Amino acid sequence: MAKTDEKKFVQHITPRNEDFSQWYTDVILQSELVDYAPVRGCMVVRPYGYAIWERIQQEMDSRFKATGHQNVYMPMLIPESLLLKEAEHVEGFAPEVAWVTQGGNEKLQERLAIRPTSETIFCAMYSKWVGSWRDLPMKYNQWCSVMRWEKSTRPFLRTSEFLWQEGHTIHETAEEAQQETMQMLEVYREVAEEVLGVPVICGRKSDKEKFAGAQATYSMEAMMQDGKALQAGTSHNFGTNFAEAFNIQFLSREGKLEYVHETSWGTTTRLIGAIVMTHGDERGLRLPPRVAPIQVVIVPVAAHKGGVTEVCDRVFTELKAAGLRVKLDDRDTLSPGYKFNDWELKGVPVRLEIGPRDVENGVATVFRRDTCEKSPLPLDGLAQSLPALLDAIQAELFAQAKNYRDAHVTVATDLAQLGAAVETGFAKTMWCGDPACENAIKEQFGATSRNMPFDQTPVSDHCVCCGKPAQKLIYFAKAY
RNA sequence: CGAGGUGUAGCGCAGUUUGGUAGCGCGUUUGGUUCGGGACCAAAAGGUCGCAGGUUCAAAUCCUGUCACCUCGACCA
Repeated sequence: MAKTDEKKFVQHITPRNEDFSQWYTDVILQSELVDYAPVRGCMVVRPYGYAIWERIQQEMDSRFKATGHQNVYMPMLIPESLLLKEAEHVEGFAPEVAWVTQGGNEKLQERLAIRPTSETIFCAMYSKWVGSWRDLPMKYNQWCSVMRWEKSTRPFLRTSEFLWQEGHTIHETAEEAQQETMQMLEVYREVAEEVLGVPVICGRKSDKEKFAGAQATYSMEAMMQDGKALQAGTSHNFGTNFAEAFNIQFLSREGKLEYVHETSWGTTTRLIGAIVMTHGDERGLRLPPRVAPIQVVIVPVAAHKGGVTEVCDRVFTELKAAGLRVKLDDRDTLSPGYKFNDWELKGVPVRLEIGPRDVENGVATVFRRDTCEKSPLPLDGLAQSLPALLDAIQAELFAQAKNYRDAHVTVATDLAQLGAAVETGFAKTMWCGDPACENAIKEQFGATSRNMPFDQTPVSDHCVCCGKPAQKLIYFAKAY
């Protein structure tokens, strides 16, 4: 088992440690996940990138269904009057809403917002659909795109239009709504960690960072390889804020008119950016097997020589029948070396090289993308040995990411330590609860509070900023 | 919205200072030889130099305006 020589593969990507930002751009463009669109701030998600999104959708959607949610579709346009109903919500989103002011040749009486999020329209419908406690809960989700007129954009991380899912639910009691909020955050954590291999820290957002109009916002935060935080998913408990603004009432078991308790939760194509920046290396993407559109690629070597094509075809058929996502790279104009680099760039977890030598020995030369090691594996029984290998790769990528993350979380008990910590990763620290301290830290270090994790084991007794008695354990980091 | 940068062949760039036949690499097409880490030979196709105006015998090059995109900040998933 030999690690392949770093010098043998041809370098077209900016090294990570030289310019992480440029590395990211190089990788997503060259691996053909995405391309720039002829519209400002928008991206085109290419087939390979979209296939990853479809994998994420499948994993998410099956869990939504399993927890009793149904999919719906709401219109993309929201009348201004509807958007204005919840004061905090409007204030939060107003600066980044795109408006439709004209239809055909006629100026509209009321301008229409292109949805930045759909709370308002869900609320309008819920108020119409709910009458009795027997109608509750209503647990709906929609897959769609939304538009936010961002000042500066990066593919996947922040674009004017992006794909996402938004769940919106209404409940009879506060307890039930809180339970839903937590449940969906847990679904997100599970997909992030177990499918995408991205370790996350789950916790509650500070008031300063919470969603516009929410009573409480919870998030999962991932650390990228440059030490910056990426908010990878959010789950909100609205309490009755929106219900009161939109008059969503029901007759309770006691025959009284009451407001519903509401939640919403979302994840986006940003998760693809998280995968790239968590696992990627000098050669490009490294995709965890569970999210990889292609898990195993077969590269024939000297396909014209005796038996090679036949063996490749046979292995392809067997693996496909075994339920693996497998591809046979039979492009006949490219050299094996080119294909090796190409599939490494695209992050395919396992490559099988099959040439005359392998055919003779009854093996395939197996390349693991996570470790870049090659070793022979018997052709007989690949359908059994490969799934085990894929599981090992899945586990290895998560372990590598988690080790990296943990190694870059630093306990900080004063501002100097915090300042140093957020240069390389997350600062784990104590906070008095005063937004003034958050503002001061942002001002001085460019770092924001990420969340207050559920495990609140204290690391000191005083606020990292003002020194007053600490209330909460909290993470600070520079964020995407 | 502030600061910077870039627009020349599908992609990446040179040429602009000092105006004078539109260039290079990769890719593409065709034929052949190759194939165990980005193969080689031969031939070929491919351009209103972002757009609009101006100066000039002559503009990719100088002047004025304009548009688009990228990067970094402030705002956000």
